Amino acid sequence: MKKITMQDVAEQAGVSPKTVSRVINNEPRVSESTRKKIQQIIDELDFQPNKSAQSLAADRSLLIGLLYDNPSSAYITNLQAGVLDTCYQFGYGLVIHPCQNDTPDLLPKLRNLLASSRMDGLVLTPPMTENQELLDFLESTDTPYVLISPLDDARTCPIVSLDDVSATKQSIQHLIDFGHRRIGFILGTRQRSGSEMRFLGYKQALEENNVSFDESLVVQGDFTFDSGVVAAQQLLRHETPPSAIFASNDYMAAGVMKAAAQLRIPIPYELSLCGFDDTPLAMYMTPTLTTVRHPVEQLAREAGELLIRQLKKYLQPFKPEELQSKLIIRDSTGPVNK
Amino acid sequence: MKKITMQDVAEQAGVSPKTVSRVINNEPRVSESTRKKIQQIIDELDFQPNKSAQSLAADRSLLIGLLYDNPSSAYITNLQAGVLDTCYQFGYGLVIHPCQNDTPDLLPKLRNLLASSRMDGLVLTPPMTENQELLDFLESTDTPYVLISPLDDARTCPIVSLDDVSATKQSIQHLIDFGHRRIGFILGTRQRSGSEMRFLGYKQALEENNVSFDESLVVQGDFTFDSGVVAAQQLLRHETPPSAIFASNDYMAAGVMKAAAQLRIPIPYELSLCGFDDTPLAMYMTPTLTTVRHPVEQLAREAGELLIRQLKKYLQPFKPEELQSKLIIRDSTGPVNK
DNA sequence: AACATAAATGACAGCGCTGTCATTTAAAAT
DNA sequence: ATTTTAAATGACAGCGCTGTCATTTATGTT
Repeated sequence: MKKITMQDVAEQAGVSPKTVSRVINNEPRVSESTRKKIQQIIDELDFQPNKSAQSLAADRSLLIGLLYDNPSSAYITNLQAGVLDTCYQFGYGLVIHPCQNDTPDLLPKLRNLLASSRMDGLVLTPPMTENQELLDFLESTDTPYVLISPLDDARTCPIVSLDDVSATKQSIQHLIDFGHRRIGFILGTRQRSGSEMRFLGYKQALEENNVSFDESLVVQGDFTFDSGVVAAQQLLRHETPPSAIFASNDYMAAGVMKAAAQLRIPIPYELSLCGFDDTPLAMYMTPTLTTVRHPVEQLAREAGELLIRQLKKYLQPFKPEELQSKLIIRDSTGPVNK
Repeated sequence: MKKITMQDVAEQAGVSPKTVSRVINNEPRVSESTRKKIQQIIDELDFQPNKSAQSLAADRSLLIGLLYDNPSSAYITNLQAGVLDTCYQFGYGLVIHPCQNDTPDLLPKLRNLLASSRMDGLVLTPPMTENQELLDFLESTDTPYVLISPLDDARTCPIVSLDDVSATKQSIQHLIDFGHRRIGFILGTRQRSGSEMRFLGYKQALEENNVSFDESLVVQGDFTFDSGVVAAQQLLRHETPPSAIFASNDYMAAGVMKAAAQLRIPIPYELSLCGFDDTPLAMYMTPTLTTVRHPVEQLAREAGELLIRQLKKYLQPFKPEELQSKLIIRDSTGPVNK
């Protein structure tokens, strides 16, 4: 069973290989009739263009890279699934590249990866999206890229975003609706725009509901479980402790749950708790966690499409659709206990 | 800044391109002196062979595929990290392919993937490792593959394994050492060799310690959280309930924890609990979960190496090293409460 | 020293596509 | 009908490697 080449298709169709190539690449300047005829033969023969030959001849790898620093593995697999989906659709391959944003050899490694895999473009996720040095490097090497990042109007490069501000507002509103007025807030790592956005959402929600902002109810975390434990201890030992806590991600929320268990504060009866991100974890905790779910896969799909449409000639550019995060109400939140 | 080709290296070194090619591919029949000289020039020029050209000329893609069905995302990312590591080392690329083992279009999809990406070989993980139809297909298309799978002496194909039997024995021994005699066991999905192995380990540990085997302490689960809840409820309502429970994975253990919380049975005081797999979850539960940690990344690294060494000429075949799972003792297990 | 043998190297074609540019064919304009 | 202009198609080289096989050089043998 020998391989079918473009030559074979061309012969069958009675045209030159170049015309077949045109059909495959969606080039214009092919008459509708020939296009249809050739397409039919391609289908019939189940012809798949040889990627290596395409890459070599056209000097593009048909590969895009996905860079991420391990936030959570569930997030990563969703991300991958989304980008893969797009890749598959457009005949691209995906090179995944886990990295550590804060190590000095990230750039050399990436440079090396780019040189050896010749990726046509990159999809970046936080925190790499905030790594200016990295972005500058990509600019300097003319590597196309798109960012997946919290909404931030300051950015001008290709980007797909989620609105963390309004997602957080929703959560806080949910707590306020339950009668909570003293709502603790655990910040994520500063310098991450996501953290700032969430904090902003918190403040806005309070303001809109005429709940006074109390600085002492805001404590710093760093997105880790342990920091959640510490932050919760601090909040819960407050002289007038909050009746609800919003943690800037689920891991910290899990930490809060641990701290609450240690202090024998039953959730949701004496303390309501909101997480952020809807990690699988959220379903497995006792009680299950009220949190915010992001359409990560869909977002990644859009990022991929944005990138690939930028890369391929003869394709319309892509206008990503606004995607919404969603509050998932579970058992960790309830009416305030007067 | 133009690209450096083999031609450039050859000229610099005063040899033919073919000789440079020989050096790059580790072929024999190159004198040590020329090899060294060429290697030096390669380093100097930072020459990276063009993968597309290599693939096209040699008719191999320099790509290997990783097939998995979503067991847990943490597992997947570890897996990927390991295989990537090997790929990187040998200049291979990795094509990830999440699949759903139980859907009928798995094979067509895979066939398509193979045709379009021309992967040189595959790494398979459970449950695909047990999908005979899939394996037959690979055999029939002469696609090299290796399995990552629980130890099972019946298999003859290339495989890297972990010994689930002895890992489980260790856990049960741990419980027995704490004085537990009535130990509940929650089975995983039948037909998964891992489940059988774990059950075997359980029975062996009991026997070795002269603890009688009580069939009523064994209940069926299916690796999901919910099945763990149900199984635990059944066990804990037993007329003489177990003082300890071993769940065949962490998700089910989490379910047990939930059931225990509902029944107000404090862990570990009135019930000890062992999980399996050391999902990140295990650290985040309250109490933290005693479980078994597998060297997944290392295992994946070995699988990759086993595969690649099989693919590349001029390489020694690889004899994987035996890897050991390890019991991680945390807060969910304790002395039996008499 | 002359030959046989093995090791090291090179010449050359070609892998399967696509870019460039020339050529043919159809449509529009006169 | 004839010329002008645009659309459709084709010829051909070459992307950067590697496989094959011929050739050169070193090594060993008598």
